[in-house]
Amino acid sequence: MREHDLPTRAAGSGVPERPSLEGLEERWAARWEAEGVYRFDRRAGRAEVFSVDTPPPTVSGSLHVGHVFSYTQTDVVARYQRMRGKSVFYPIGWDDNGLATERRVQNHFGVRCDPSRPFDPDLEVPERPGKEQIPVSRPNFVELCRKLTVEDERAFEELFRRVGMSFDWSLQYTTIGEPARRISQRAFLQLLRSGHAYRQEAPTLWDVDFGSAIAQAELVDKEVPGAYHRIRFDAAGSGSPIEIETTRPELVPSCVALVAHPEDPRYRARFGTQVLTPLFGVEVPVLAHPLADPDKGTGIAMVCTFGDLTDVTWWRELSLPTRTVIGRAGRLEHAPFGTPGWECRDPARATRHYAELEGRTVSAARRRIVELLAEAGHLVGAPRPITHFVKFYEKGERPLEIVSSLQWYVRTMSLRDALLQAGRELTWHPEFMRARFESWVEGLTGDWNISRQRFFGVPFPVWYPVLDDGSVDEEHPILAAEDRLPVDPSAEAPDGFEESQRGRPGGFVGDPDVMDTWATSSLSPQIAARWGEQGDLMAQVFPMDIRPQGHDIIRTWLFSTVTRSLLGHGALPWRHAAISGWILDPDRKKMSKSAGNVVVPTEPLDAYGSDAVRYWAASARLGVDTAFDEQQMRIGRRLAIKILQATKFGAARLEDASPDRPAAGSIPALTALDAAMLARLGQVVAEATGALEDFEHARALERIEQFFWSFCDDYLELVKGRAYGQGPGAVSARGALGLALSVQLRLFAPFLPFATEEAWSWWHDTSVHAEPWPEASELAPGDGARPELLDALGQVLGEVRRAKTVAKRSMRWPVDIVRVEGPAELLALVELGRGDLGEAANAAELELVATEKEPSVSVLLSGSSG
RNA sequence: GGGCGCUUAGCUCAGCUGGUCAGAGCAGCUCGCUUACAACGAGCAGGUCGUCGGUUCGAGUCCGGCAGCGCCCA
Repeated sequence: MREHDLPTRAAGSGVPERPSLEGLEERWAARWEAEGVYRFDRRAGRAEVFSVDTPPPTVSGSLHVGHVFSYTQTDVVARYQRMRGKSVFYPIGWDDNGLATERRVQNHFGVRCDPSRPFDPDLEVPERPGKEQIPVSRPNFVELCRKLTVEDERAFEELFRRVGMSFDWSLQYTTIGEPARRISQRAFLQLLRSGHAYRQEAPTLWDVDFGSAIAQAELVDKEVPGAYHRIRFDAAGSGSPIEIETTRPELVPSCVALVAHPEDPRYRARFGTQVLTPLFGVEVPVLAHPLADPDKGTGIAMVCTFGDLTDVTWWRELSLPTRTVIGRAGRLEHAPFGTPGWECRDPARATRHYAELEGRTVSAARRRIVELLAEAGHLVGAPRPITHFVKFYEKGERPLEIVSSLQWYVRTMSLRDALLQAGRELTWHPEFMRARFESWVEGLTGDWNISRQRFFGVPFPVWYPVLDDGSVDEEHPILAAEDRLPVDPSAEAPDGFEESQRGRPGGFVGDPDVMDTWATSSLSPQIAARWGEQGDLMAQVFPMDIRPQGHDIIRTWLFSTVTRSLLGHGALPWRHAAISGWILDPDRKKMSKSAGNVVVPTEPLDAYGSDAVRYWAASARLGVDTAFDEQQMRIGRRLAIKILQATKFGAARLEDASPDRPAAGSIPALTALDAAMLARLGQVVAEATGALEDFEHARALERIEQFFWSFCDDYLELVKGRAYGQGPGAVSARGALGLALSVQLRLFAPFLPFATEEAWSWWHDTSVHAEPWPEASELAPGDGARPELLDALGQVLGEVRRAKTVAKRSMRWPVDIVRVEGPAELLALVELGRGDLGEAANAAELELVATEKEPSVSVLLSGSSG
């Protein structure tokens, strides 16, 4: 039976005897999907659309409570906008391409990719990975990656459904899927044609273990032990020797200059003179550059090809030659001393020394050259151990090398001003996160390298001609035709060629690299909106309304998406950036796999339920790092149960009320108390709405919750007697109850979608999530309403409770007299609620005494002498 | 080195444009099965709002210095 065919229930009759949270997730998630509650409406105009550029989680990472945390915050906003009448474009994607998946596949199946091998259609991998990694072809490797990511995606989907994410699941995408590859390649070709992408041989940050280039955005500084080696360079002509200090003595053979600060009096006289590198006798100049730090070491540095990024700067700005010694494998390669570019005093001696180093790894070469330098008398003193910061790939375990290689780049340096301007036009939540973006853009040192020498990624849709002499013409790439996209140039021939011509003179070779994972995920808006492929979907949702994401990837994902959007569309990709905080463990330490403090989300979900976990997540403001807090989840659980209970009380009394929402003005003979409560609730609606408009979901939740507790503690107690009775007072009570519950369920719906839907279903046939967000105008009971009446009566009732508690009596204990003393104004208010107050307090008499003094309440309990 | 954020009851945190803002929940203590709620409810107690100085009739709330913690960039 479809949901639509369910028999219409009599209002109020659906209230269960024992409301419970158990099983709500499964039941309602399935119904929402079946009914398409969260389906995007393709007919809506852009003004009626609210579009979300949802972060595609890296599926090969394990499930983490952080996923629940930040995605819930976005879901609250999306649900709110949906109830506001927007058609919400809320896709979900999976970021499966990239290194994380490759590593996982290597470990999971015990394989490694060997691109030189042919595809094996019958490849079988063992159940358990063996000790030796099995080499597999690139197509086989990619197939294994897909196999694994499909499983991972299923686990993520299950989690997100369980947590109640209101994604439109029909809009799913993956960053390696065919549409993503096609769109990424098309966008790349567009950049190429517009001159915003180019290929160049340049110094490249290189991870030896991963065998790939990496980008500036993927750099991290790590503090590692090292040692200063003081090394003596003799003057080439007359003059005293110069001593330098370096942590990388193995780079002495690649030395191209010494550099000191222009103002440094120790070296000013030496600028322009030549010195000889020790062991190798290469003449190198002594030069001046402001980046040389006079306080570091001896104040003069050795410039190599390339020891660090400063070497690259000096190399570029001082037009220095290159003498490459470190290769992509992280070993010292052949250095032809004595040939052009490697001129030296005594080639035989240099070659003899270098033979001791050639073929060694960087660290082995370092140990050996220290010995050689010492033997030759060029090492001054003993190496001095230090700890210093060295650049690493964020996922790597060995310091990066800088090698020269051919890579694709996207121009970002020339875009800096436009990027800064874009950062100012974007609305940041919280505002201060803009500074992260600006300081990153201001600190950019080079264009964005988008080539990765990896396998599981989007290939560049490009081939290169092989010339008649067998060399590759890197300068004249053959671009794929757009209607052929996506292409895999390693498996397909370009138009006009046969596959048999691959690698042959007169033939072609495919670009061997794949795109950086950020180069594809930076297109998440275009991929989700099927840029250029689904008619006007792009126009309907782009630029998007909101990009939610963590602050740790401002420099990567946010930066790259803005860049691509500016270059490809000349516009910001979104209006708002909502930056969520990080999840910390209960001791406020960052959760990380290596620290072993990661909480698997299924644990708290099992223990407290989805609404409870959502409550914790939604209680945190944007941008604020938040500790995993089970206490907060307990509160959320209690709140969810309370919502069921309060609704049970109210809905069970609505037999004679319409399931339709009556506006406050249409409830006959509304009593002063009921009108006051509705007026107060109207204020809450206004505040919550304002907060949500500003993406302040935590504030909205707090206001709604605060009202709800006083509603339960005070209003429900005050109105109980009347609600059980008959007559006009009962009609007012039931009307107000029904309206107030309807409004509050709708207010809570974005935060606690399961409990509210359950409670709503007891007297409605619709989904609360498809209902309109409450308007304060629904609650305007007319001009006479006195919202402060609810507070006044609540306070008096509180005094009665206090008296009973102090006297250790039960709350039903009868009261002889409640005496309220205070100004006439207050007494008039209390008078308005006389009947309800007497009932709730179980008081025989209510005495109101006018006084100029501070208001006070005294309670005379039955049977007591005072 | 430059920048950002945080520092409020034992704990986790609210306190928006300065004047019932000194708050909430939890923990603690004391009670209570009352026809929505005992995997609950009621009540009590709890802090000179990091520190020094300034602006103001008045400052957790604005400005400046300092300290601690966290982070971003170089």
